[in-house]
Amino acid sequence: MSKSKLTPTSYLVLGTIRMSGPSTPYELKQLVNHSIGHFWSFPHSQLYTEPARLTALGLLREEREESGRRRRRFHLTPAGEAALEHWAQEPTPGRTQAHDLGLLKLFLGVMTERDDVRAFAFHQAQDHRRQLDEYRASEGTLPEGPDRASPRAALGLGMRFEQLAVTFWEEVAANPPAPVPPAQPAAPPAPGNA
Amino acid sequence: MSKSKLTPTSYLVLGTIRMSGPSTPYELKQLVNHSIGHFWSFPHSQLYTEPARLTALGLLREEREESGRRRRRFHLTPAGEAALEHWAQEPTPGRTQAHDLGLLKLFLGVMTERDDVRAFAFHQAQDHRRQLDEYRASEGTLPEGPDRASPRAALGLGMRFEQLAVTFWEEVAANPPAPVPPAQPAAPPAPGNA
DNA sequence: CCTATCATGTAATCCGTTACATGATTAT
DNA sequence: ATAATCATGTAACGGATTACATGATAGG
Repeated sequence: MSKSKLTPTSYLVLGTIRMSGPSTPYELKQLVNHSIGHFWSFPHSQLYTEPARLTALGLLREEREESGRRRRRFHLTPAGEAALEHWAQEPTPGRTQAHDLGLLKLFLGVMTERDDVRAFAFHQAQDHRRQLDEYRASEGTLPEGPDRASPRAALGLGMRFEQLAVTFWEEVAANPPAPVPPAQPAAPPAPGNA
Repeated sequence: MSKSKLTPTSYLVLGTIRMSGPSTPYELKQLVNHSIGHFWSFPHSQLYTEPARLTALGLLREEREESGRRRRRFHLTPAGEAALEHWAQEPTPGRTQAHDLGLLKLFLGVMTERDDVRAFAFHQAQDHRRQLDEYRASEGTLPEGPDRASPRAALGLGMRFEQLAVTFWEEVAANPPAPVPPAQPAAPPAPGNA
């Protein structure tokens, strides 16, 4: 039995197809990029390979277009729907992962001058302002039916987060923490090396 | 020699050693788990294998303990310090990635009943409240020198985020969006595509 | 001393990323 | 028509996760 575990990518594909109907990988890519992909990026190659895996597991069914590009269009099978429902009801393990390289830099204290930290934080705030604007733009393009309330809610959290990030980095810029000094004054090179 | 690119994990290891001095993988694990690991988890095996890679690249130097467990203790080399400084000054690409399975579930609208959504959101809020408490606790254990201002600042963002998440999920619980109905798999809406 | 448990370390697998390859559409 | 560009798809590599293996410490 193929007991390959389903990943978040799997559920993204299954759930998106459930929501939007039978889709080609490219359509998935479009849908994802303009919504949840803003804060959870899925490389487009995943959206081509993952449906194939899910088809092998019997959770999707594939249909080839006859004309033109002969695209693969993937349909949700009853087993796929069941997998989604099962996932919906099982516990949600793991904590929120917030991966941000800028935050990592700040955390590690790698900036060596206070002014560097200030300039860096200013730049980060700018970036997040841009991202916030993008969210607002994409909010305007969402279809308006009540059946799109969940995507809207998720996008809302994204916007809140960006607003928070802007505020955070602005405060850091206004009052930059002192850089972290190295624990060791100067590490000597390894013996027998230049 | 160095063909492989440095990953966030690499900089985490380099930066942590720079901050805390020569460390064993287990010490890295402890340091990371109680700080940034709260919102950017690094499996402990990474903290054993990554230093080996960095040593091969000449960015760390390894010393074996003679007694007992013969632990490996890794020291930052001048090349490692240079790598960190270079990273500090180069641009910070990519957007903040916020990965949250609960949010994914909400986004995909997989809950089939409004009450399910409500209960789910309530549970999520609870989880984030717990996480917020953990942050506060770990804040208390941080050393107090001004040289630890950066870790504190980063942790501060983590706490803000959790507070935001609590508020968000409470609002969802108070006013749950309608579940997303499955799209009709009967016929694709645009048959004559191009 | 013996056993249970936790600290420490490693091996193998698989997903995700990067990079490239091919075919279709559009503009001129 | 033909070249340029974009859509579409695949292959290969490497890092991250899972699971297991070994050694040390504590307690009875």
